[in-house]
Amino acid sequence: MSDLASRITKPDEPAKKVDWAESVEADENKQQAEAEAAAGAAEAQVDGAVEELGGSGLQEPEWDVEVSLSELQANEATPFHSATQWQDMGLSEDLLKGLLALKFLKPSKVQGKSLPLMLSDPPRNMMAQSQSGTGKTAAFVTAILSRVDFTKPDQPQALALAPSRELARQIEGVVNAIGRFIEPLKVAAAIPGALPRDQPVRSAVIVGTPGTVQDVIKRRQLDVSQLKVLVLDEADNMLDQQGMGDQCLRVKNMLPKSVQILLFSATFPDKVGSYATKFAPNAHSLKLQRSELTVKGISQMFIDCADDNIKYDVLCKLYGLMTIGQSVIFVKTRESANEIQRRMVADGHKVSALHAAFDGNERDELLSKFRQGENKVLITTNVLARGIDVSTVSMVINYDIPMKGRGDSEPDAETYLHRIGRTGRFGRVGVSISFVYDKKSYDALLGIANTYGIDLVRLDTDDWDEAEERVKEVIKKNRAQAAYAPSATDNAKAS
DNA sequence: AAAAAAC
Repeated sequence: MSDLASRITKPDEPAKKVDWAESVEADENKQQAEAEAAAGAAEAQVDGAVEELGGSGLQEPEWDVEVSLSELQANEATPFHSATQWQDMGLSEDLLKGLLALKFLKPSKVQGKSLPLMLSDPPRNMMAQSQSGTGKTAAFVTAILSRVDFTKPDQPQALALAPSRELARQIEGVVNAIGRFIEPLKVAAAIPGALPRDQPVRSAVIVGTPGTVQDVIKRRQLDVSQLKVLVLDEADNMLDQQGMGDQCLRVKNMLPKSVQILLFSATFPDKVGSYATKFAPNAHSLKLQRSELTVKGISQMFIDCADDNIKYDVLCKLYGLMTIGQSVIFVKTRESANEIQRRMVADGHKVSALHAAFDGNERDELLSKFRQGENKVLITTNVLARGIDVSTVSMVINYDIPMKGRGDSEPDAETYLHRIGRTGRFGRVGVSISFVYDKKSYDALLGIANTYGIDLVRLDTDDWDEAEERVKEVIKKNRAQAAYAPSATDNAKAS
């Protein structure tokens, strides 16, 4: 055991914690063997996918679908089954063509389960939970494009809200990608600085952030009288956040009472459950068990950095691995994002930083450069923790473990899950490495691991060869699988 | 106390 490892089990620490650390170490050999076996299995799976072409390659758990008794008794026409083909969903030919052109040959599980529910008549609210990178955006975008009447292309009919500018822009791109064959399709981004002032919005679909959307409705720039659908992406975050929860509610209250409300997220913590139920009453609900939330393709690891000063050195040692694919480094504050970026650049590394202190155009440009692979390493805050889809991201680093509550008293398990979900998208694999550097961060990571039943692999700062080998392994698997895992966002950027 | 989100 290295010096660093001995720090992790110092005697004043609770027994439970020691058990965890030791069991992780004891499992190392076993896990290595299993990893090798899994690598073989993954390759076989890829081969299978080649033959089957059309399977998404996703291994998703069974759903816990809540269906009321009266609905079960209704009749068979009520689509409480999972559709297995796009052709079963009554989509327009243009929409079908758009999906197939994106290589979305068959619906993923969340798409197959949620779309028949969202498109049922009369419309009913929906609360849908599915792991990161399983195609939630394409699911609600398809629902939106299916509900909109394109004989009235200037009339606002569907509104999607997201918690960050970047995510709103990304959804806008997916609407354009899936709706590529719909003519005329008009989409507007209601985010700061993107709409001409005092001009009416003449688009059937609007994607935006809550503050700007509230503003344009109040100014009567956006006519919501014919709005049919309201989507909250990252709904738990939108409703939980003080400020944003209010804004979302105010927006909803300005819309017609008949509007169909669709809530999507990978996480719906109990805390927001009752508020979400009030926000979208009588909703169809797709839920996951807590233990089903982890994405199997993401290898989750941690490094004991011993203390805060060593974190930066460890980060620089990982730089070579970060640039094999692309990487996102999450830190707590904007200021530390700036500072670490400056330092790494001074030390000869190419790293960019993105957070909400930059102005809108700069933010758009930074993310666009990252999507195009011009920048391989991006250091950021929680602004990019949720929803952002860059298929080539193979590594996520939690430089700071996400915390929440007064005085950062609690681990933020939801944010952890969303952050690592920036890799391993749609059947791909990825790596996450979390930095532990004191008792508090150690306890926090332990808490998160226990919450989801995660097996974390410990990387030794004395053995970088092993770290390198593990990371290269997953990236190799990723390449093999990449061709069979489509991405609407990749396509959006290309067009 | 921080991140995000409005003018």
